[in-house]
Amino acid sequence: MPRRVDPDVRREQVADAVIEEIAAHGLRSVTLARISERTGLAIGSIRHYFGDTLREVMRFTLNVLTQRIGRRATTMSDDPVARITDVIAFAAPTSDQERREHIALVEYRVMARTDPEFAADIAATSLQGAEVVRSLLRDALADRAIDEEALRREALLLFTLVEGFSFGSAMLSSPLRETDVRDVVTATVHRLRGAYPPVEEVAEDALS
Amino acid sequence: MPRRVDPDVRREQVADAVIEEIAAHGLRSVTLARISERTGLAIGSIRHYFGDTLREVMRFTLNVLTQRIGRRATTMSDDPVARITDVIAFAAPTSDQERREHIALVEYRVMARTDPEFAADIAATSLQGAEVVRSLLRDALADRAIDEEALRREALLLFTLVEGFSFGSAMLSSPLRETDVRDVVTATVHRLRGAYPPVEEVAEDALS
DNA sequence: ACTTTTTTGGCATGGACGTGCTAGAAACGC
DNA sequence: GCGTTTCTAGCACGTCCATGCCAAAAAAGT
Repeated sequence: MPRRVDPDVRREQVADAVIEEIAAHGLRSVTLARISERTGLAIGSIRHYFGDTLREVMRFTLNVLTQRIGRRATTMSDDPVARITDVIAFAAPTSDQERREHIALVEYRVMARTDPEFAADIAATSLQGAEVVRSLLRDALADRAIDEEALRREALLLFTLVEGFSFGSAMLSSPLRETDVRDVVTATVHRLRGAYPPVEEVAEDALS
Repeated sequence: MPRRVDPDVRREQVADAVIEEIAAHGLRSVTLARISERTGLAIGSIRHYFGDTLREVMRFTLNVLTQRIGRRATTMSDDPVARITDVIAFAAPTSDQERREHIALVEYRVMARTDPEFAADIAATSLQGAEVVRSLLRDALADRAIDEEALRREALLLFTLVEGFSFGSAMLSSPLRETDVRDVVTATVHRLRGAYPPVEEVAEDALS
């Protein structure tokens, strides 16, 4: 038996095994036996770190996922339009590791629809995401005349793109092209901006 | 025992029970025992109609889903823009029955990601959907000058909206507002059209 | 040196479930 | 009326899995 292990490191190792299993075979296929195979740890050993139950393993793993993905989404450009594009591009990652994590999160979301205990965690994440999008959109339209109702609808558009790229990409066997995603989003946001007059023009119109 | 039953009707009854179970508790919760509870038929009786296996039940149900949803998506307006809006609005239905069916399809899609046998059926459906979107987009842009590459990208935008509304709506406990969905799509398509000059203007530009 | 904590490990049990297979009743066809 | 088909039904068994619980070895603390 080796010297002392950092329990957090061990838990993260187990979470990674769960993520890999989900990405490879779906969330339904996650069992202690399969985690054991992937980690090389015995079932009893795994259980030791998670209050003895598979459910705790699953909860911890969801927590790891949301934190990793949330952390990733905060490293962004200064330009508001570019930041929106970054956020949406994050929803359709291209690196293997990130893809696996995103796929796992989609699978968790589907499960959480019918499991109240996980639903709360997922809902909190969704609210955060929606708030980020809305906030970014406000920044991007700071120089435009737009009422709250229209802002809400435009936020829905962007959020739907996040959802669409997230789900669509997770369901594919290979990643979407990042340039495609960025081009689509950039064009959409520019057209969106173009639909609302700059604030200065509105003032000039009132004068004339 | 009643008189002769129409086997197709019986099978459809079972499929409906599966759909309800999926919508209520997720696809992972579908078992012969639960189908039995929902239909009032004994397990042996259910199996009789499906070659004895649950898997056949699941396959048949997927078939029912794709046919129902595909049939629904063909009753559309004449105006190409309105037709695109209709298709995308179908992805986020508001009636209880349609919602259940769409939710069930989303759950099947997630399962099919890691089950080759179902993947083929789902892939065929996705290809069809993408082709419908592309074709509608061509119609809507028939009077516009657009190259194939841009058309592909715009189709990706629309298809992503379909995916986004489909997944997003399925994950919610109550439906999106149809007017919101339609407003978002209509605005997006109009802006999209506005990004490409009419064919006549292009010809005039060439003359001058 | 002894006690406590940490880590690895796994037995035993019960539950859930799918499936191979069988049986009987009723409808139908000849 | 008899044989065939259809339909309803469920037993028995094997597989898979989570979980309550226990044990031993090694590290760490006193």
